[in-house]
Amino acid sequence: MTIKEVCEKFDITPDTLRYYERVGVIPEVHRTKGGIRDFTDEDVAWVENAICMRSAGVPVEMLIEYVRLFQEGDGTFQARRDILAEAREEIQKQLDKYQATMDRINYKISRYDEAIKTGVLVWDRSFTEE
Amino acid sequence: MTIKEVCEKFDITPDTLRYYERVGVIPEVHRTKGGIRDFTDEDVAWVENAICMRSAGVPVEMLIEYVRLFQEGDGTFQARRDILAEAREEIQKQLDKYQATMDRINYKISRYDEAIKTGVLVWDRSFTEE
DNA sequence: ACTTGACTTGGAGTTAACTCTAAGTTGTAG
DNA sequence: CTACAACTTAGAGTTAACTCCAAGTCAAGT
Repeated sequence: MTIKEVCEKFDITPDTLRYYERVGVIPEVHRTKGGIRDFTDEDVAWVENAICMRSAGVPVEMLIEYVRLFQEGDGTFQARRDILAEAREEIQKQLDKYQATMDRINYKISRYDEAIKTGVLVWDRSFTEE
Repeated sequence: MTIKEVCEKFDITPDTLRYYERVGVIPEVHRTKGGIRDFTDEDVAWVENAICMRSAGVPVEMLIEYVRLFQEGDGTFQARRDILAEAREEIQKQLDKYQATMDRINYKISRYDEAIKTGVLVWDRSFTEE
């Protein structure tokens, strides 16, 4: 699979993919004799994983460490698990924040819908105004 | 309320608060005769709102626009609602991504827990390895 | 063999959102 | 009245994660 195909599959740019490989967010990608990237299914799985993790804000630094441990071999299961658990903690915190913000926005939108009908904006929660 | 107290309340730095005021993420804060910030309840409510929105990734640019509309007056209810709806869209998308990543991480952790017991790491989903 | 377009690299540039610095002012305790 | 900590501003610097650029190489079509 060419870099272009992988990029289209995941809607990212070649620059981002090369960057991921360069810094080690994904392991080195398979190449043709000419030196051009030719992604195997495993390479693609790594890309998919990286994109999923990054989309939830898992830092590049953390992914690099995970790949490093993976390449170190089977003695690193616990260390890899620990990294994942750490990432999970952060993601759960973020999920909670997103949910809280969602609640706040939904409330505000309902107030604005009311205001658009009545001409008067009213908050009946603790916050004075916004 | 002093800048220090507000910072402690929300666990942020004075620099961030001053930055928020400077660029317009919150409206201008009330001052003492000497020119020192003295946050009213309303000022604090704005800070709380800004921090909540930012914690869910709502861009500073969007908050600035919202404050601008707020200051323009009651003719901007619809425009403000539209901004909130746009933010809600983004937050929902992010929530979905976070949830998907959460699912993936939970799966991986369960595989690692198994591997730590058995000594063998096995994936039974589509992805080849990671 | 030649053109053309996609690929390669190393390294520089960009962006959003802070974060820090320097130089000066305010306000409280002694 | 004098320290001195905490405040103020304008503006420069930092960070993470890309994103772009220049100069060169590879591969498919004629």
